[in-house]
Amino acid sequence: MSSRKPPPPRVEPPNVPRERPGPAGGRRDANRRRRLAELCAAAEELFLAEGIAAVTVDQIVARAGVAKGSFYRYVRDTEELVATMIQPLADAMRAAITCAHAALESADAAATLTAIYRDLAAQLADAALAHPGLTTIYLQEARAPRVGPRRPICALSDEVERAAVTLTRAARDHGLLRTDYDLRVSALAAIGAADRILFAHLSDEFSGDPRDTVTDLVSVILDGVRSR
Amino acid sequence: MSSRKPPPPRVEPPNVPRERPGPAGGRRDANRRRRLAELCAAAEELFLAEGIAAVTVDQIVARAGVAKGSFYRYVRDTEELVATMIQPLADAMRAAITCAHAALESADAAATLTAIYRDLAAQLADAALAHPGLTTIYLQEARAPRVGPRRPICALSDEVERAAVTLTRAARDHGLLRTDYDLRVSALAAIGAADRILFAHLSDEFSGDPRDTVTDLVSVILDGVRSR
DNA sequence: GAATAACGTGACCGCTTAGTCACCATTCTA
DNA sequence: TAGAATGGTGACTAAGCGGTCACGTTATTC
Repeated sequence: MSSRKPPPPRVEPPNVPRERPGPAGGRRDANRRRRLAELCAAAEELFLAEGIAAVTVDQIVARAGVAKGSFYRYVRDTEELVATMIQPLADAMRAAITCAHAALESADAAATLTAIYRDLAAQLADAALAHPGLTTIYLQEARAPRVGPRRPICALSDEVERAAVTLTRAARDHGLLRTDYDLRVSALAAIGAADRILFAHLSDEFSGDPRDTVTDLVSVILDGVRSR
Repeated sequence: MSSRKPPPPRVEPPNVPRERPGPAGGRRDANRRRRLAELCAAAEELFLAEGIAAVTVDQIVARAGVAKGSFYRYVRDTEELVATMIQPLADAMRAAITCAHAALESADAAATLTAIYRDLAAQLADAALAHPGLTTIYLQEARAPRVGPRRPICALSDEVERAAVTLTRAARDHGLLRTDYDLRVSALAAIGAADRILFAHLSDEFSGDPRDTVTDLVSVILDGVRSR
């Protein structure tokens, strides 16, 4: 992990009181967000070091410096904490994918498709760089069995992969991708390759700008796919 | 998971008594191997369903139908059980890589390199098909933090990736791979892509022969890499 | 064939874990 | 400004966990 430590993510509290939540920006609202951010930051450090399934609530609250009862005031359990903490990354990924779909709607040349894919890869790399810890956890756990506290990450991964397949199919339907190669294989293979390379950058196996690495990689794979 | 359920793997007991192990093929030897195979089979089922870190010794021995004290007679802890159970897959992967290196030594044409890589991919796919449960667990956990019971899987993944980079570098040194593309990026991206596709086959997201899918994928990536 | 190491066992031990709770403090609503 | 909802707490509860143990059985060694 690079030495740059980003600020705790701005997460949306999943459980806000119904009757007297206090005004937006009020003391209660601010305290609630701060506490939740502290819990998320503590959980992130521990999940990176040990893996989600091995981290206990006691470890999280000790690292965050809050009482155990507070943990359960803000989240139902560890799974809900995971769902909460990955929201910023999930939002950024969804934004990148939405952007790519929009660009595809108005694309009209095969060369433009390459640019769209490269831009998508760059935006996903930017999302990763904005949330290096979360992305590392995401990449570590995305293929886990879909049970327990890792489930929100697996669900996000499933969603991203479905979107990638949908995007690739739309490209073919627009006549921008002419290949006999299986669309799902190419979409999932590209994700698998990009994920591994991103993971290498985030764990300092590689140096340099990951944006460059993953956009070049996407071109390489697209060229290979087109040659079929 | 396909309905075909392979027999329990033949694993080598990690802890054999020193003084009176009994003769090879004797009652004790046979019982020891059978018990260990039962523990491995039970663990595999549970690891697939819940993930390694969430499975307890009590669950494993209950599923295997052996007493808890027996568990500790045959393995030190869950980590050693994981190391033991993945040996057949590890051996098969090492054999495939060794084969590819040997083939590379006597290769003399760029087209032969494609054949070597395809053959390697096919052999790794065969290894996966011979051990579908183990491979699925491997693919689920290979990027986990390198602590705790998942460590043997992470170590195997690191070894396989180093070997892939070494193989790619040897190909370039033999003049069989001419590209300006970063060798490590191409090696790890190919593994990342192949792993995702293999995972799709093993979890029945894809039908058809995974050998065909991954060998074609390797060609696609190699073609893309060479075009740089 | 007697002796010895290895095996099989499941209760047990000490500790850990998720989640709750009752009480006091704080914030905000009417 | 009084009252009510919300927050903060850490001891507590009930259950679970890793790992051990002492004893009887079995297999093998000399």
